[in-house]
Amino acid sequence: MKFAKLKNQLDLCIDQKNLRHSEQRYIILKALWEESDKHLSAEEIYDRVKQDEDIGIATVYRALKLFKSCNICKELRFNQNVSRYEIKYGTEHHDHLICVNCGKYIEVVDSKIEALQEQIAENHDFLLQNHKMELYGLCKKCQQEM
Amino acid sequence: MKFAKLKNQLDLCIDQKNLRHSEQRYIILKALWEESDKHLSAEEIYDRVKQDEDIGIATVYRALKLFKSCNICKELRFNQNVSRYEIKYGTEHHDHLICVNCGKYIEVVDSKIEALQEQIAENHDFLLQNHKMELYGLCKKCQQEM
DNA sequence: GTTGTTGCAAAAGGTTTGCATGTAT
DNA sequence: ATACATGCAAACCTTTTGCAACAAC
Repeated sequence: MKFAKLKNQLDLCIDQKNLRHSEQRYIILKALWEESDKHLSAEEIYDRVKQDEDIGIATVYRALKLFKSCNICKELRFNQNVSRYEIKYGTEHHDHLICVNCGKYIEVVDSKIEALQEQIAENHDFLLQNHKMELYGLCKKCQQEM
Repeated sequence: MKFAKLKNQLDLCIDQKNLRHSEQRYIILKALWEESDKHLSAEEIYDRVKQDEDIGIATVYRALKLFKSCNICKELRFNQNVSRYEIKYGTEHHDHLICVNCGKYIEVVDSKIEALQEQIAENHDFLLQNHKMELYGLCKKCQQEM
């Protein structure tokens, strides 16, 4: 997804709520977008953006809260300590392989699993509407570092 | 599950680790067990146990950490703020079929799915630690009522 | 000019830890 | 007697909030 499209989404939302278009929000959104293959935490976003600009951690949290309310990003909790954030791209993507250490994630699509899920629901007379599957573990890099 | 069985599980684990059998641990375990249809937080457990006995919140946290390491309970995070704990009965139960209307849930264990999950992790050089699969839909009863 | 936004520092809220005391073995 | 376990309070860590200065409209 192009950043311009994401920015546009944010601008729309800001207009709708009658808020102001601030440079900081764009910077924070861009950081999230640039590292969208990871799930950055607020702290990690802060570390990225404070280098170039003078942005406080409070602003990062406030921007993330705004993005959530705009449905631009989503808050996740893999381990007990830190919230991580991901950009919500258009459609839902249900299946993830997630590194519990660095937050890296890989989307997984496996038709055999999808079929089995359907089967399981059917066996219990459930009408399946949606699903979520998350596999937690250590990615290769984090395994080596430990 | 009878409390005696749970207590026994704890005793075994305590022996294995060469720790001491303390009354506080049993009291905390019992509180968790008595409210096992809820997911209590550390604070809620503390509120329950401090009435009868003089137990500190630190002891509750320490006991919960022990229980986790004994595989007797599991830490969950539904909302962003508080950890909640549930007793792990016997086998692992990661997979749920959840009715989006009435909240009913069924535990699902499917070895074919488990095997596929392992396979997927392996394909991506992940060391799998845990997983969560939730299938959302309408249960039979809610389908009929609609 | 008005009102939302920011950075800072202080506070909040949940969890952990240091320490002297207590207790199971 | 020797660790381990405890309660208390302080520390810790992430997140939120109050406030005066600032910036967008």
